[in-house]
Amino acid sequence: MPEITKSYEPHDVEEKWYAAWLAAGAFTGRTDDGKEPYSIVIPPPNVTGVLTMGHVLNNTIQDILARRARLEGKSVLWLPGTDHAGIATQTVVERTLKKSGEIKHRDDLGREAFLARVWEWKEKHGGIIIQQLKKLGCSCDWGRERFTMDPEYSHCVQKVFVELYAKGLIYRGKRMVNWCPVSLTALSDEEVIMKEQRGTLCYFKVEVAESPGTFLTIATTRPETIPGDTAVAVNPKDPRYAHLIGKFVVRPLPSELPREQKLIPIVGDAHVDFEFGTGVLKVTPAHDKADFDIGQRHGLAQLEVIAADGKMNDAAGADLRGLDRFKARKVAVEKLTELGALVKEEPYTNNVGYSERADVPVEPRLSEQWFLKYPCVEQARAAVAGGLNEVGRVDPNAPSAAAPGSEKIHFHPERWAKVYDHWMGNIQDWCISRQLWWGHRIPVWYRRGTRPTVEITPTAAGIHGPDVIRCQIDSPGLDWEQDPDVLDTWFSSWLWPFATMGWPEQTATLKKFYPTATLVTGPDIIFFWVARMIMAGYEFMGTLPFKHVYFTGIIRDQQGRKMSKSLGNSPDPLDLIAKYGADGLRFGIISLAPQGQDIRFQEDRIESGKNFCNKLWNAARFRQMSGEAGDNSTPAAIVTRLRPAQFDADDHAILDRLFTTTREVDRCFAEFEFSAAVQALYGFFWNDFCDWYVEVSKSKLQAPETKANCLGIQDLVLRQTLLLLHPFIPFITEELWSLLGYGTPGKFIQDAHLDNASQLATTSHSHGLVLDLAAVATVQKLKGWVSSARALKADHNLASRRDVRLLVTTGDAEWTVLAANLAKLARLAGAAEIVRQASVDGAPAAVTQLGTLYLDLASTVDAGAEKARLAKELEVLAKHIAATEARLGNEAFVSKAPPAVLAGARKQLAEQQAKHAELARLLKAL
RNA sequence: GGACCUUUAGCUCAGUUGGUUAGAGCGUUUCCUUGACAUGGAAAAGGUCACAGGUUCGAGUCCUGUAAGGUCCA
Repeated sequence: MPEITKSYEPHDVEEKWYAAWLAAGAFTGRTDDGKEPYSIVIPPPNVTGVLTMGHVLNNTIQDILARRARLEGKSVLWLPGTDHAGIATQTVVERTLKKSGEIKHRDDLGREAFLARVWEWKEKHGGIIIQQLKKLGCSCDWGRERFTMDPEYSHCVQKVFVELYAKGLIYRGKRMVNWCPVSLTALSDEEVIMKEQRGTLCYFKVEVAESPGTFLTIATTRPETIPGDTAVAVNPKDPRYAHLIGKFVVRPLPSELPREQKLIPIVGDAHVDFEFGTGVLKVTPAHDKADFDIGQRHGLAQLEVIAADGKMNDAAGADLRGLDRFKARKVAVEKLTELGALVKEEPYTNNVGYSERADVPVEPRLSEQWFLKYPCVEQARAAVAGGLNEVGRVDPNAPSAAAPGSEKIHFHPERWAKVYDHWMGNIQDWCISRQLWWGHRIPVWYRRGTRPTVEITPTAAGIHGPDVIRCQIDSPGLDWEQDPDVLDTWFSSWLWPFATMGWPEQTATLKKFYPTATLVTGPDIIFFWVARMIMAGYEFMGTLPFKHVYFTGIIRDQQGRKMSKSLGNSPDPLDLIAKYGADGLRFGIISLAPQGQDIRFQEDRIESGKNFCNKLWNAARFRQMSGEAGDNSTPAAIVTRLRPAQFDADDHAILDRLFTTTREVDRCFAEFEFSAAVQALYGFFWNDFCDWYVEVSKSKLQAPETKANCLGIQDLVLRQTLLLLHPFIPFITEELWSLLGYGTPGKFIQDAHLDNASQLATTSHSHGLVLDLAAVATVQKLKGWVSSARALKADHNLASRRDVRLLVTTGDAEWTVLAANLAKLARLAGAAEIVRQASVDGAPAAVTQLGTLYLDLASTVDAGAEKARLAKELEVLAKHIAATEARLGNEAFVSKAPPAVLAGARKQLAEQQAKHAELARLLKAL
């Protein structure tokens, strides 16, 4: 067996084991092994993206779940893949081609040539993020990797469109949509980010046509749209204006138009807010969603004044024509001033929708788009546990074998269920068409030259007849042309959990691994993706797509800002891996990511992950140097080697802590508390095992009669700890598993079984190992004694070297405990010897639960400083005693507190008083 | 306007059904290369748990309100 080196060097170890895992097919999801399935589908990253800290967190958690499931003996499939990310990818490629001067617009290449370039780009950059995930150690089944533009996947998308169309859920119509003037495409509501914006509220007046000299004042943030106004609206209950309803006003712009062409009606609409501005609303049905709705209610004309690219069109008039919409806003104000129509301007802050990708204000615009009425809304809404619509709470005691199809999806943290429920309750039809080329083209065909511009619903299509319009995957023939639009990217990703598994074929993969166990994603895509996947799951598979959804926090920088490329505040995960190792990065990021909260990134936590790996490495090294390995193949084999009758308190205590830590980690997995699991393992391994048990081992290993037990206990602890840690830090645990010979040659650590707390206890009991729980308390006292001795030495400026004589005055029972551990205590406290005496005078002393201990320095001690030290300690103790006495003196406390609490308080008081008496005696003796 | 989250040590955060003297990592101070580890060991300093009420024998924890910061939806 090779010797373990002095420090852990991750690079070669990671390369070696990842290659070995791949070569052995260790990550392949098996459909034929008869084991319980456990599956996860990756949230597919943008195919041309690079790894971010968000990906690191998200995928580390998925890997943790997958690897733990393997250790629990499940058949695991973690299915990876990438997303074509329509608008993002197309924008990047288009920008690059423009920058290089090759094209001015994608039309210069044409659809097919342009798409060829996008595919070229994808081939070149598409593998990067996958390679990065491998560096991180992700145990995905790469043989099943999918891309949303794979031919089979495309087929699924189109099949789904055709089916939903046939069901009457898809229609085309001219609607008010969110239009991105940069990307020149429609966006869904979810792709619009509301941002607060400081602007100006412009007040202008219009004359009432029937009453010359009577003016209405209107407030607007968008004066450039005045030429598109086709009415003004007031609330019919507003006494200021109600009498004017039915009359007309004269719109001020365009100024060159004759008055009679600018007469627009005053309509009464209950949606007008009395309070906003002057209570008079200008109505621009072609450029505002709310105005569009008013227009529909009153049959108003829709007058477009802004073109697709955000520039004013001819209808906007001579003054504004051709100007960008923001420039036009300024010019419109100038024009109103000239006309004497401007009343005033005041600063105003409002919310403006921005395009998520292009980061420019979206322009509400009428255009012809395809929409989907969501399927299975009610079913999907009811499926999530904890939603507001749920009748009462789920009774945890109720039998879980509920009716088929009634199984719940659990969100972690649960509060996201409310957000989900709220969105599902106010769901709007989904605008699924995009005026892009990169994506799944809409499978609707028009007979050449007859593309209908009216509404298309399945019924209307029936009217037009199959001779004019058809919805089908393949072209009906040469004289048919396909709708030029592509589908929203999310219209492909909502099928991800089953389309990646071979659907619509009933493949072995789909049969075994659908539905998936857990989805791990960010709450920012709860509407984009999670909700839609749930609806698709019910619609196409008849059941939920996953049972649990774990929402990660968002990774922020030290200032609390989101990490982003443009801010440059995101470290490159590959740099971090190079610096701290993949395991260090994984351990670090998990340790600072509590459930449900955003994370402020701190590189020093990653460093501490690396340091933990080194600690683990060296503890294993110590074990290897301490003695030959025995049979470590199973926990039972190790327990069989032990002689529990010869155990001392430390042996019992460390195994007790191993068991309770195992139980704590079990609990953490059940409750998705990964950072708590990591903290429990860190504390156990570093403090209980390394700082104490390994240190006491150094004495035990010197004595032949304790050596074998000690080594066996170290093996039991290390073996179980490696298994518990493996999901978090797979590389180093695999390496140590191999170096310490805990596995079967030719097998990986994942082939071993991780015993949970009760399995471990059962194994131990059946082999005669019963832990003495009183030993834990004894070890606590010993630790306290050692700490007191060390502190006493430090107080007197003594180095922690082993050159001090410690004296002890104590009772027989306490001395028995000390005497049984003298060699260990001397080593830990740094004492040349520990001697019991009847009494000690004038030496620096500390009171412990195992008696009073003294430094043998009576002759050199500074009595004044010593008195001050003891007096200070007495003062603190007196306060505690007073508090405890007050509690016990309270009749209500004594009569109402539980007996255990009461007994605890009495015991505490007795101990405090005894300590106080001893300290007082020491002080007096000085 | 509605909903949700956060507020605990210098910094970043734990603190599970209310119960002894509120914890960790990093940072700070002092000491130590002793045969697993200086990526380490030992000791120490540092907190009126945002604020105000309430419930309770007992509140960092439960309830109400206030303030500040953040997120989502309209």
